[in-house]
Amino acid sequence: MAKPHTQTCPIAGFLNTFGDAWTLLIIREAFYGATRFSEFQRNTGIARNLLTDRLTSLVDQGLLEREDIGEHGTRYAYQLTEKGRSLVPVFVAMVQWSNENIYSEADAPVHLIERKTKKPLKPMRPVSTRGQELVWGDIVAIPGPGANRAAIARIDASQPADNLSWTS
Amino acid sequence: MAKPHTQTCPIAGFLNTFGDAWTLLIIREAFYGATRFSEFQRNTGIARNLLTDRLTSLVDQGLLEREDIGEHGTRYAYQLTEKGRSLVPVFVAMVQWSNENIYSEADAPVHLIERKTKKPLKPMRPVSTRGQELVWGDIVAIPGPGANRAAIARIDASQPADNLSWTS
DNA sequence: TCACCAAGTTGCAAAACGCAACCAAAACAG
DNA sequence: CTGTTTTGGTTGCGTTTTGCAACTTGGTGA
Repeated sequence: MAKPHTQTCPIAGFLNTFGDAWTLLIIREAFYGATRFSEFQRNTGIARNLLTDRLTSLVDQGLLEREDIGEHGTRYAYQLTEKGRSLVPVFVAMVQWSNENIYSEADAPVHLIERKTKKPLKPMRPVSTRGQELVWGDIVAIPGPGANRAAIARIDASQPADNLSWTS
Repeated sequence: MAKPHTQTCPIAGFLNTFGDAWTLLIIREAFYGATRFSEFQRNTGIARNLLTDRLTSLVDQGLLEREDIGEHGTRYAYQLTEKGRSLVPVFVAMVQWSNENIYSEADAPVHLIERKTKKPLKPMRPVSTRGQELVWGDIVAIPGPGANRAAIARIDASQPADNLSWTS
């Protein structure tokens, strides 16, 4: 990015890693099983120099692992780490949102199904501890332990938290 | 973006709208309650010309609505549409991922809690129709009705679907 | 030996970004 | 009723990032 976000904020933090046109497409390929430089390149259409940058950055951040599989020749395998695999909920939520909002009713290009039953996944929705589905109105953002003055100001400015304090 | 993605893919489609450093920060502000140009500008730190671009684009795409509230003076309110509010699952999934993976254990800058009980939300995970939590290995991507030849090739290339067909 | 492949690197033009300055319409202050 | 603010922009311009093609390096296979 031109200038990384400095705000203490989960979304800003997320964007510092994924806020560009290609990184999540590389993650998609990794989920779909791609491991090789040329595979990522072919399947996404990204320019080679950018792919080099992004792969390096993803490895540096611990989302991918680069393994030398070149007993014979120049060959590397890029694999999702546990941290990388933990993006599944975000990935699925994005796919479902796009299927519901970009493509018309039954025109989704890709469906995610349960391997065992071959049925589509349930649409992901935020739920309470007791499993109750929640809409945005049921949810409040409150400053957490790591919030600095700026973050607290930003959050409270728009969501006057009436004596809410975070309890684990 | 320099060149929008042309792949028929939910992630590529998502990135065509949100694959930049600022758009999701604007959506964050909208969720937190911001409505005014200057409010978005102050709370995100985005440059004014870029904010103009992004707001116009979000309105064009039906994610925000611009209402003229200028009975007196130049005043507009940007509000999330229903389509915009439907980003909640993606938004929550991102916040939870960042809280779990960027910040150390109890250092999250923001927590999302249920308004009524003041308890944190349950971590969002993909689940089967029967409510079973799934990891990536339990999930398969298959071409949907809207997949073109390229999309099918891309998906099948890495995930040899053994006679999987999509059933609603 | 010669062609080929994987995984990059390099150079360069075009696009996007970031910043500060400017602008217009309406309200507000004195 | 004149000068100053406020809001919501637009314009210019230098810096960064993209996108694309060409080149490189190490190893393989025929």
